[in-house]
Amino acid sequence: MHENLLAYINQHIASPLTSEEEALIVATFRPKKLRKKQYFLQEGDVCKYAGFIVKGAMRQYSVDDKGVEHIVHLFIENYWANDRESATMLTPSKYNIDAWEDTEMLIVTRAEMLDLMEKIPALVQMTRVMDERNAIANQRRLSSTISNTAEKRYEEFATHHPQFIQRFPQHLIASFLGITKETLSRIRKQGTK
Amino acid sequence: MHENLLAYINQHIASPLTSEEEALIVATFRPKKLRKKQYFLQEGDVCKYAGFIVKGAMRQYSVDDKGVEHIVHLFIENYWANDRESATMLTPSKYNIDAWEDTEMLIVTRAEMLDLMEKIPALVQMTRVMDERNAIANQRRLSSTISNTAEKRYEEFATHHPQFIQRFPQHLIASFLGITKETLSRIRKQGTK
DNA sequence: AAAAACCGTTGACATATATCAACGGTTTTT
DNA sequence: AAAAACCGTTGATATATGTCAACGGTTTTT
Repeated sequence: MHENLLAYINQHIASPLTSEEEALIVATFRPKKLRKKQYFLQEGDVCKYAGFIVKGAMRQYSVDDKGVEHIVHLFIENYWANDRESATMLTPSKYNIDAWEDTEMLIVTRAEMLDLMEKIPALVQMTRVMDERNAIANQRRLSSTISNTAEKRYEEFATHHPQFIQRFPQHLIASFLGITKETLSRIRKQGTK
Repeated sequence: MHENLLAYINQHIASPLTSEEEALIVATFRPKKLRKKQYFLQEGDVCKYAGFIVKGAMRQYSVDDKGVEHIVHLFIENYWANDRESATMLTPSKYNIDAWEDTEMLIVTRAEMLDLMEKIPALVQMTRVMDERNAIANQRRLSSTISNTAEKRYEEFATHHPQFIQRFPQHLIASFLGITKETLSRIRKQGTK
């Protein structure tokens, strides 16, 4: 169960974890299983955990006045699910995170993670690498959203993230791209001609 | 000149810098003046410097096939200008960063910054705080772009960032929001009625 | 002082995307 | 096995936003 997490961490740091460090990580991250549709975080709650996805698929979304869901993130294996704003500032989250498939996670509280980072310097490094990648990915997505048409955005997404296309239904992809399912359907139809 | 930077750093860390640390920082960050319209980073170049803005205003933007500029960031005093993707991966940047007003910066190379971070742990902490805030701000912007109409996006921006409204012309704000200047003009007109 | 560039606004019109409703084919729940 | 929920598609229409062109008032450059 924890092997995926350890492998993930080792891939993101310079020199591998010692076995003591690995033991400490295994002892700290707790397994958590979610059934399909089960909430990991619900709007209004403070985000207490960061969760590493070992197996499964999840989504993060807000719900507007009209009850429409807006997908802000999609997660699969080897992704981290949490709401940083809520977790950092201890404010109620504006988002829901739930399981799209039955999912197995490894979770820690923020305090536990900070504690681990003090004891294992490599985790600080890993966090920095992750933040960096995350910042880059967000920048790209933002830039794409501002500059491109829906069609280009879909093409870009489909080429860079084919796993998501296979894993999630079209209406979620559409929402993630900021368009309706009907528009995405028409874009795809047109694209194949 | 460097006081603003030192004050900025001290505001973002737990215990203040020692005078040796301050001296090291002052010795490393070099002043750089840019005249209005002068490039700090030009598309196709690798981003070599991170720059802290002491005085002035800048913008970061891409230019599409049709020659249209898309503003991805606006900067004023106490902001950091750089293209992380290019600086981290050493790839040619897709963006331009230039001075909108005459600007005074303090710049360092990535290597110098990493070196400083090794010698001054507080800077690691500062970077983490900055990354965190940056991630939160990006998340909000992304969420807003996906979920809201242009009108709501403008309202949100205007209430959260009044300094920018005063400092930059409307057509730049419009581009930053991902709409045309004409649309923003009409939104504003309508909003005042 | 004149010329040029810049800026915000407005009108007419074009286009992209959303909305609403309906359908048939799946898959899931009962 | 039947019922319900889910999913993608299509058509008709509405709405938001973009495009193009022009204008007058600034500010900047010559």
